[in-house]
Amino acid sequence: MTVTRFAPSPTGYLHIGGLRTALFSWLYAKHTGGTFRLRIEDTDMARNSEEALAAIIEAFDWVGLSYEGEVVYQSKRFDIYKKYIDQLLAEGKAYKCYMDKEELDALREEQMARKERPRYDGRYRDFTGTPPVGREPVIRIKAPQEGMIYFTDGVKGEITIAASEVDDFIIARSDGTPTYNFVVAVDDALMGLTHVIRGDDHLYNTPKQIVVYKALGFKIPHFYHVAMINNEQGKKLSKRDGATDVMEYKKLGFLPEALLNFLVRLGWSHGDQEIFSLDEMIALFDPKDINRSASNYNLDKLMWLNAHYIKNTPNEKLAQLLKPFGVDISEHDKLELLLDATKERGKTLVELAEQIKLILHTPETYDEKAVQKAFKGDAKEILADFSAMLQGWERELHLPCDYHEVLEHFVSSKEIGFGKIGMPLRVSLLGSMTGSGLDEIMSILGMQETVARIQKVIDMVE
RNA sequence: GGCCCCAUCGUCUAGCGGUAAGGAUCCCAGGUUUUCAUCCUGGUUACAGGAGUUCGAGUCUCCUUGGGGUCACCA
Repeated sequence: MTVTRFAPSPTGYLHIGGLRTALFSWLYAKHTGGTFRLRIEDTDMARNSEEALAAIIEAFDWVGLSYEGEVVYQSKRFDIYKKYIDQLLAEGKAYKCYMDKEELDALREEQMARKERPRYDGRYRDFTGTPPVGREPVIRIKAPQEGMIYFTDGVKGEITIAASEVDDFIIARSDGTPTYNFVVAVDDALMGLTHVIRGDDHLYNTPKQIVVYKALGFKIPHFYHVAMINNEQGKKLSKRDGATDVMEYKKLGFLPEALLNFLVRLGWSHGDQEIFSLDEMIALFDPKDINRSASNYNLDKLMWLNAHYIKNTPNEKLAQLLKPFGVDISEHDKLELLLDATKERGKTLVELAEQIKLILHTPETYDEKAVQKAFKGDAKEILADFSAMLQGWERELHLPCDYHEVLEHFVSSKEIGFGKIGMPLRVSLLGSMTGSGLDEIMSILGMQETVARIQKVIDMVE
C-alpha cells in the first residue's frame, strides 16, 4: 500500500512549487490506490502561523486535492520524538553536546579561515568527563564517520555522498525541542510513508534522514527529488515574478484544472499529451517519468490551458465561477447564448467577465478610433435605416438567426457591403470594434435594447 | 569555496545507439469568421563545447563551460 504525503511548514501561503510536489504525491497515491497524508512541520514554535495553515488548506480545497486521515501536527508529537531521542541516547547512538552557540560560531570561523567546510568536530561524541555546569546540552546523533551514504533517488538515480559530509547533526535543541531532519524521518517512518516526493532542495537532507532511519531501525522509503521551478528567465522563482501564491491564481481568473494541468506538465510528461483531466493524470502519472532537470515557469502556456478549460467548461458552471468577478448571469434567460458568444474570447475569468459586461451594459464610452473609423460617411443614416427595419420587422425577433435574416435583408435591399453596417453597428452595441458576433449580441439584447443603443450613438456622434 | 544535482527549439517537452530529431506554447503567414477571438493549414527556431567508446552517438564515459541546490540549536 502506497503512502505519500505533503509536509509544508506553516510559514506562508502555498507556493505553486509546493502545489506541484503535493500534486505529484497526491497523484501517485491515487494512481496506486494508496493514501495521501498532510503533515504540518511546525517544530519551530517561533515561526508558526495559524493563517498560513489555513491558507494551505484553502488552496488545497480550491484545486480539489484532498488528504486522508487527520492532519499531523508535529508540534503535538513532542512526546513521541522525546521517546526516540531517549532511546538513541540510551543506546549510545546519540549524545549530549555541551558546546554553546558562541563556541560553535568560533569553531566555524576557525574552519572557514582554514578554508575548511564548517562542521561539528565531534568533541563531545565520546565525552565521559564532567559536563560544564549550568549549560543545557543539545543532542547530537552519531553519523557514520567514514564511508559513503548512498541511496537511490527515483528521479536522479544513484546518489552517493561521503559520510564525512554529514556531521553529527543536532536532533534536539538545548530547550529539548527536536529538529527538522530528525522529526521528518521519525514521522515519515511512523506514518508508514512508502514514497517521499519532495523538492530537490531536500536532496542534501536525505543522507541525514537516512542516518536517523538506520539508528532507529526504520524502513527507508523511496525518495523522489523533483527539480525546482524557475521563473521565465531561468532564475529562482520569487514574488517579483508575479503570482507564486496558489490563491493568487484564483483571483486572476484561472481555473484550478488549468493550473493543475500546467503544473503537472512542468517536470512530468506522458509522450506528446498536453491536456490531462484529473482522472487522466491519476491513470497516467508515474514518478519514474518525472524529469530530472529544472523547468521554467511559462505564463503563455498557462494562459493557453486556461483558455482551453474555459471553452470546455459547461455554461452553468461558468456562470457560477463568474460571480466573484462582478458578473452574475446565473438567472439570465439568455445565459447559454451569452456564454457561447463570449467564452472563446477570454483567456481568464477576468477577461471573460469583461466581455460579458460589454454586452450586459449599455456602453458609457466609445472607443475613439473605432468611432472615427466606423462613422465616416453615411453611417448614421445607415444605422437609422437599420433600426427602422428592425422595428418594422413583421415577425418576432428572438434567435441570432432571426437577426441574421434582418441584416442580410438590409444589406441586399440597400445594396451595400456588410462592412457598411457591421462596423458602426458593432461600435453602437459594444462601444468597440471587436467582440462577439452581431447576431448573437442583438439576440441577447433584444430588439428594444438594440434599437436604444443605436439611437444613443446616433444622438451622440456629430 | 567544498559537496551534490542538472544541460534537446525562446519556453514546456518526446527521444531511451541507427529518426528528415517529434509534439505543445510563443511568433509569422494563409484559410474560415461582416470585426475580434476561436478553429484549421503551413512556416521559422534546438541536441552548450571538446575529447573518447562504437561500424554508428542527443542518447554511453570523461573534461570544460553554464545553471541550480546545499553547507543553522530554519524547515
